[in-house]
Amino acid sequence: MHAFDVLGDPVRRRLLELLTDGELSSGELTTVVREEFGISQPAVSQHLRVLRDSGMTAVRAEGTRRMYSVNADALRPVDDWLGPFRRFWAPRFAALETEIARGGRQRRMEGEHDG
Amino acid sequence: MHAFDVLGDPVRRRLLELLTDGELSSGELTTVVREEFGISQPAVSQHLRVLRDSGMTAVRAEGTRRMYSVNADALRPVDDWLGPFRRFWAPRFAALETEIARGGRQRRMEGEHDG
DNA sequence: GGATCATATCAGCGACCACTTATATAAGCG
DNA sequence: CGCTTATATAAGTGGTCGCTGATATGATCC
Repeated sequence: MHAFDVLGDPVRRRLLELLTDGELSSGELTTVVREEFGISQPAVSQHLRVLRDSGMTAVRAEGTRRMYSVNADALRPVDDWLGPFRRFWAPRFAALETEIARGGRQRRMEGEHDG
Repeated sequence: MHAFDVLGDPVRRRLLELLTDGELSSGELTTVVREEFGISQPAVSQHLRVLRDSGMTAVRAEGTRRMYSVNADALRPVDDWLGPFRRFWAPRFAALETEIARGGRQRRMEGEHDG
């Protein structure tokens, strides 16, 4: 499933939003989202599965709980796709922004693997 | 239709990509996309409709041709949604990027009613 | 004014996705 | 061990979206 399809669903977007503040268990995510969207526990679980499969979340077992965290790397392609459109928003700063983004990315990559 | 749903379709993403270089007619867009995706003219036209309806493109009539251009403002919400996740990519530069983005936006707005 | 080109709309259909209910897995606890 | 809690999976279903083929709209050209 393409990253944009994953983000196409409002429940999944909300789940990712909730995770920006840090780890949350499946149960905690479910409680919030169930209330906000009026859907069942399995429905939420299935959304979490999509997020896992697409690499947008990482999961850690803690006893019987599953602690979810966001893996923002999987959102990169989305951000990258938007790149060419940024010049329409703030033409004068586009180049500088790109420069900075690229610099940040290179730094991370240097630490991870060859680039 | 939510912006993310609009971008969820690969044909529509491609159409927007093609428009980053400037105006193109419906026919030109159709030719490219038909070949790349193997879909019919009505299919492309329907995608263009979605892009119009969502405000992501503007259209200008030139004789019998419809000249499409990108209206990147409609992509803003998508970019904004990604905001909170940027800190995961390049934590050190996030603040600066935000600063620049904000500055750019303000400058544009000032420029529109002032100088 | 009729033929033709460019584009959009209509009607109908198939595929896929998100949902539900029911159930499985598996850890914790007495 | 059984009971409960936490979470995931399975099976089935309805709605929606994107597609096609046919057709409408409307400008252009002779």
